[in-house]
Amino acid sequence: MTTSLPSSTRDRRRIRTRRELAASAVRLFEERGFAETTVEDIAEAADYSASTFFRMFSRKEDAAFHDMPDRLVALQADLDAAGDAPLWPTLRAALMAHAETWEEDDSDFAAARVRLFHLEPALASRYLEYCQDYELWIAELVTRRVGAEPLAAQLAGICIAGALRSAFRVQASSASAKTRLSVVDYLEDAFRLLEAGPLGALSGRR
Amino acid sequence: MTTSLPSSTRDRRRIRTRRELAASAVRLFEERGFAETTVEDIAEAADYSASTFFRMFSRKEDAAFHDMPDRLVALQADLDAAGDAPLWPTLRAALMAHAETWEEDDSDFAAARVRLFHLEPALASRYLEYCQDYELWIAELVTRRVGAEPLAAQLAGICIAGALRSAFRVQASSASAKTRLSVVDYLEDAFRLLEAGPLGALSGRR
DNA sequence: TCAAAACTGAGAGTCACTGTCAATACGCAA
DNA sequence: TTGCGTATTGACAGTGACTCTCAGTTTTGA
Repeated sequence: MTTSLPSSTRDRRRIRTRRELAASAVRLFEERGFAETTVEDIAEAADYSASTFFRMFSRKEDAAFHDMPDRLVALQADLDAAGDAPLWPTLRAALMAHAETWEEDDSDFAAARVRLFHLEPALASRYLEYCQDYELWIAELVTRRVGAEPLAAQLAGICIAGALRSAFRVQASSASAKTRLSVVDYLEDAFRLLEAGPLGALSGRR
Repeated sequence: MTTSLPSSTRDRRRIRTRRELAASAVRLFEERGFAETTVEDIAEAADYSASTFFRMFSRKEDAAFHDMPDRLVALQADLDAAGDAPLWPTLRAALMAHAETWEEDDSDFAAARVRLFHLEPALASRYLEYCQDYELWIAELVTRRVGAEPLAAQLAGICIAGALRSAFRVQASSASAKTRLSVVDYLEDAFRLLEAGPLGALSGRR
């Protein structure tokens, strides 16, 4: 997974501010709920003003998604690096690697976020928008690389991004820590199901 | 497609109010944009107060989706009516019939809505939430009817609802009226692609 | 026809979000 | 190091979505 280092002091400062606000937001959202947390609260808890919050994020929900735009950029870079290799294996591998990076760094923070994405309606809604970005990105990729028809490309994008989404969704809802697997394990299964045809489940076959 | 008739005068009155507000909202959203239309404007244009608007819809965006909850209920009724017939053919037919009802009644209103769902970010976001309701409904159905594993059921829900969504998406983006097909045609193609395996597009096969 | 229940509009209040402005901090050249 | 131009910050005011409450009216069921 490629990550570009921020250049100037100002850029680094900006990243740090975003991360601090994000941490403060996720913590407060978990403690007292999304609606019960004001932007003022978030900003103050991280020693910033509300003005600064809105300079960093365009909406209150976005604080919980501070690294999402970067993640898609990193994914694009990985795909570019693979050059002209067959598309599906490349994409599959890139998405697996991408899912692995979710839990690295601060795994508590990551887990809290996934919980929130599935529990807080306002965050769930924003989450779906980001998932749509993945769908459209994949559709565009498929169009460009193999010249698929619009409908086929869109559907492929939805299904592949859907594999990722279903993996996170099932992991978030598997309550007991004993049966709980890593997202990567679920994703591997999801990709296998997709390759075998996702309608297989409907005819009762395993 | 089964539609239950509202019983009391109050229920019918309520439906009428909702429809009037919805029509007024969609018209204004198209004329001057979502952000440039206030709830006050919508209510006044339909001769109601803002209070009444919020009694009918919990959010400003919801006015453009006034019949969505009913649509899912109707779909459920269709599925129930089919009894124990094989799941996929039944579901497929029900969704095709469901898509057909989209354009009936007022086709201008329907077309305007689809345009808005794809152009206005706030409405696009809400639209995705409703699509997720379809995903979850299908997943639940698959679980109950064929006892699929959670991951397989979720993925099937996402892919099948995704076929519907991709059909609407592609139809909305096909600019010229000449090449533009009905949603039903696109949906038929999407289901075919799903049955053949949605990853087919990635290996360049047609 | 009457009482209970639901519906309605009005008004006040909170908070997300936008835009502006002056003060400050920083990056860079001399 | 000093000074200049630029970016960043917080304070402030304003709009509009949304919530809640209350009083007046309409509808429902007996």
